[in-house]
Amino acid sequence: MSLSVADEIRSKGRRMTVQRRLVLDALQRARHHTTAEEIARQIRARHPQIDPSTVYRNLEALEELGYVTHTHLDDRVTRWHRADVERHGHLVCRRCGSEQEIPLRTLEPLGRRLRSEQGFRADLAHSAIVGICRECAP
Amino acid sequence: MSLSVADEIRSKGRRMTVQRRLVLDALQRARHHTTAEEIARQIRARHPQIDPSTVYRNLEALEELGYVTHTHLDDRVTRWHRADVERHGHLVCRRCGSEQEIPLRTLEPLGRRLRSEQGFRADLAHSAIVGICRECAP
DNA sequence: AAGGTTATCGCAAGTGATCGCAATAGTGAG
DNA sequence: CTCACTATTGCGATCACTTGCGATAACCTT
Repeated sequence: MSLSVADEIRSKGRRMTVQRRLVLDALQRARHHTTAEEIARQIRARHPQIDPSTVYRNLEALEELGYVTHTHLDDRVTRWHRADVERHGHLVCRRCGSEQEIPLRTLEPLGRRLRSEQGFRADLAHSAIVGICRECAP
Repeated sequence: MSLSVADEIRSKGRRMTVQRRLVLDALQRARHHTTAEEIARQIRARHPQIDPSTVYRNLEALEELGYVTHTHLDDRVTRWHRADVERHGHLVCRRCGSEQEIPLRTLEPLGRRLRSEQGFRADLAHSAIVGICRECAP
């Protein structure tokens, strides 16, 4: 399985380096949203010579290649995950910071509307929806 | 008008400083979304001793006080504007970077749904919706 | 197995935004 | 007007990346 990913990558004119493999493996291990910093930390525990910027560049490259995606919650760090995990939306509370996942199905009617009215193909899982959660409501 | 703002601010236990006034004025002049950097640049042209961090902190304070709001367009930049301008949503294309405004009305059905199903009061104007625009669609 | 092309890497420096902290200055009370 | 209180400021450091660049090493060809 891992072998075929390497071949796919090569067939697109990119290269399979040990650094890229390590980033891919770290994403595989992390079941959900991780941060670039966390991935870098894990990799550098065993391979201290690998630079954080290499991790950032690989995440970007792997995203271009279609293996990973990123999401923005409401803080300033980017969350990364494998592209094949089930996509879902996020609600984050601006008061208490709590976050909850919601099925993409809930967001689909809006997606269809933007598609038909504006010709815009929205990626509604890309950014969290911020607001006030039930517990924090006045 | 500015005078009463100062009094309002004071009545909430905050202070009206020259720095705060300058940020307020800059937002008044900018009719639409500006960036903190642009505001800082304008202010520092005349008052070089005012630190950019002061501008950032004042935007935050003025947001807490209800005079300004911010919106996230693409992944990284924050746009600031007076709280009394008409709110609207944004669609931004991840391919070409184009952005278009859409009436909040379009997003309202989703807002109502999140409210009734999750008790979540979404601020759908806060983050742009990213996706692929009509022109860039494959 | 060797060689050439060039994607990728490590390092150092840069960017926009945020934070900790001591010094400063609005503000209400007297 | 003076004073004490504390919100706010400027500065330096830090965060979360991003970028430029020369060196390295995948990869394809022969």
